[in-house]
Amino acid sequence: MLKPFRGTYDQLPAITDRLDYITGKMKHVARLYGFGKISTPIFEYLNVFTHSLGDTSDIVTKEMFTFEDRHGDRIALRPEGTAGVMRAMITNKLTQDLPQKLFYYGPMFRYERPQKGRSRQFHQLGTELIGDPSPQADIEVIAMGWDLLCALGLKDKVVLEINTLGDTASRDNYRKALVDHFKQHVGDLSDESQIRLEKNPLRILDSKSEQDQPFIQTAPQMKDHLTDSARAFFDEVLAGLESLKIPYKLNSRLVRGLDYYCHTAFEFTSTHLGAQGTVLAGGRYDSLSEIMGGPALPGVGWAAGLERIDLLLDQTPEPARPISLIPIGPEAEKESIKLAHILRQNDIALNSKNRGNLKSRMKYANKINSRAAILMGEDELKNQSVVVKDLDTGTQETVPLSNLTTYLKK
RNA sequence: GCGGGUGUAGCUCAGUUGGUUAGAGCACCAGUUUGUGGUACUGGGGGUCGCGGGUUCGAAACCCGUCACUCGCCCCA
Repeated sequence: MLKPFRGTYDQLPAITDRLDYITGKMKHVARLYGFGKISTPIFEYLNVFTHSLGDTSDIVTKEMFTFEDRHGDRIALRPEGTAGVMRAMITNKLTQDLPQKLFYYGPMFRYERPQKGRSRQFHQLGTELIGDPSPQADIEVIAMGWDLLCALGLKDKVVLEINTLGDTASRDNYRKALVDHFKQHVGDLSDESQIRLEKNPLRILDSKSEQDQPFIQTAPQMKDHLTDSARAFFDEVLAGLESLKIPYKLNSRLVRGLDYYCHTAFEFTSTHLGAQGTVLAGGRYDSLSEIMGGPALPGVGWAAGLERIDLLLDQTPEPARPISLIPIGPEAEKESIKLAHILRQNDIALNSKNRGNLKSRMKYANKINSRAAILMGEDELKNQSVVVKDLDTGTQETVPLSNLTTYLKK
């Protein structure tokens, strides 16, 4: 049995229709916000990701598909979208033309164990607002995510959780306080959290281990270590969300796995996705450009998992119903090819079976959910007309060929 | 990478303590109607029982391995 590589899957028409529906909504919402689409390559030099995501993140240390090309250059399939977009910003000197408002969608790759809502080739759509340091940018970007989820009818299935990671000074202070706190209990922490303490102490805060909970409860809070300006920034973001009536939940344990985040961190989560709660997540990343060797350049954005969104959709709209053309007899058969072409050139969707008797062609018309069947036989040919049968009501009418396009468009 | 569950037709599943050519419903194709679909009736095609070993006179069933899916951990969109 031929099978696709583990964690990958074929997108058959039924699925592409659903995913196109989602990206279609994204395009619409992005246009309302003045965001343009960018497409970057699905692979990059490895260091585009290792530099930007941080050497300790799981994505870099164990989840990337990497290979060497014929010249020995180290390549990686992209595990996320932001690093590539930022690289393109720098490459194309878009840093001279700010702000840049961009969105993208496409495949991403992570070498993980597949699960519900988690595969090795998956698809994300995301946005980046680069070059705007103001809290208004954060508000705009979060509002766009909210509007997308609303447009998809997911308003009641998601919850917005939000936190601040502060600026560099705040984060350094806080990290120090956290490490001091957890070091006192290091022997009692879960194995995983003992490793986190070395690599990324903030992540201990969202540990699910029961063993860690008592120490997380008593851990110092970010809000007590924020600088005044970081505090003011976050307050303004929250006030903006309130003025837009976007409901949110403060979550002081919400942190980011990737090094480049600062200030606002947010996630739209759902309880319908099994172990994977996150549908759409992002935050501010003011240091990313510099980490990658570019100029100082603030940015804020998010990414959403297409497959995860799809899991939340109850139904997607039915595609437009076609019309079927059914010739009867060899003469009509020849004529029908021409007629079909004319109708399609006149923007009428036509889909029919090319062989079989009348009955089997009618069955096909029914199967593909045609709204009408056009019957064309000897008599009709003689009279330059066709019979149009409405497949919902079963009624039929003789229509002259000269009126056919107009009749079908009514 | 770690632990649990599952794997029989395109789909949902039967298959009795191991015992003839492995079944059903739905779906598909054709006919009942040589110019009329959806309902009904009749017939037909379709299965390396995930894969590989082992036990046995005999394995879809029992044992081992492996792969895939799935639930959780980890991580993340």
